[in-house]
Amino acid sequence: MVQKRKKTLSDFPSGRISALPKKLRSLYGDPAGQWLFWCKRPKTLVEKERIIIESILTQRTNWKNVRAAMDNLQNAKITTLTNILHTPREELESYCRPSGFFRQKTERLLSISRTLIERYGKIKAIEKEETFALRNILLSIKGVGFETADDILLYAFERPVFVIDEYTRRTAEDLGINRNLPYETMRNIFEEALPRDWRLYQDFHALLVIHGKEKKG
DNA sequence: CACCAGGAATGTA
DNA sequence: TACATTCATGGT
Repeated sequence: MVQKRKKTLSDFPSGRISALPKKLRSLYGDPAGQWLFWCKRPKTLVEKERIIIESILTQRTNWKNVRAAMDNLQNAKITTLTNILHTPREELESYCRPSGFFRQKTERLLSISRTLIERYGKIKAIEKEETFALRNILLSIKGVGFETADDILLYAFERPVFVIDEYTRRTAEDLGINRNLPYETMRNIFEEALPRDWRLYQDFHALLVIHGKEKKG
C-alpha cells in the first residue's frame, strides 16, 4: 500500500494556475514594454484601435511579419478603423501582404471596422458596452473567432476575459490539463482559478507568451 | 527545401 | 463533436 500524502491546493490544476502569475512575474518581470505594448496602461483610443487591427493581422503569423504590415499601414497614415474603411481594398491588401493570408485579413479588417463603426459610431462608445454583449457582437463578425475576440476584449477594452491561445494550451498541458479541451472550457478553467481582474489577466497571459517563447529559444 | 508562426471558416463523416 | 483543408508571407 502506497503512502499517500494529503492533497493540497497545488495538487489541483486550478491551484497550480493561481500560483503561476507570481512565479512567472518573478522570472520575467513586468511584461509591459517587453511584449509590444499590449500590456501598457493606460492606453489611448488610437492604441486600442491598433490592438484591434493587430489582433487580426497576428492570426497564425509571427510578430515580425505583423510588424512589417503595421509599418506599411502607419506609413500610409492608416491608424484607425475609420481610416481602414476609407482605403481601397487593393491598397489595404498591399499593406497587409507581409503578414500572410493578406486577402482574408484585408477582408477581416474591413468587416470588423464596418461592424463596429456602424454599430457604435466611435470607438469611445464601445467602452460603455456590456462585456458579453460586446463579445457576442465580435464573435458574429466573419474572421473573428474566440481568441481574436478575447484579445480585443482583454487588451483593447480592458475586460476580465482570459485569452486561450497556443501558449496557454501548452502551459495547461504542463499543468496536467488536457490541452485539447474546447476553448470555452479552457477559458472557464483559467478564469475560475483566478480573481476577476483584467490587469492580472493581461499580465499573466503576456507572461505565458514570453515564457513559451523563452522555452523554445 | 521543409517547417513554423499567438486562427478562423468551411466541408465531411 | 472531431478532424482535414484552405488561406500566404518571411524567417530559420
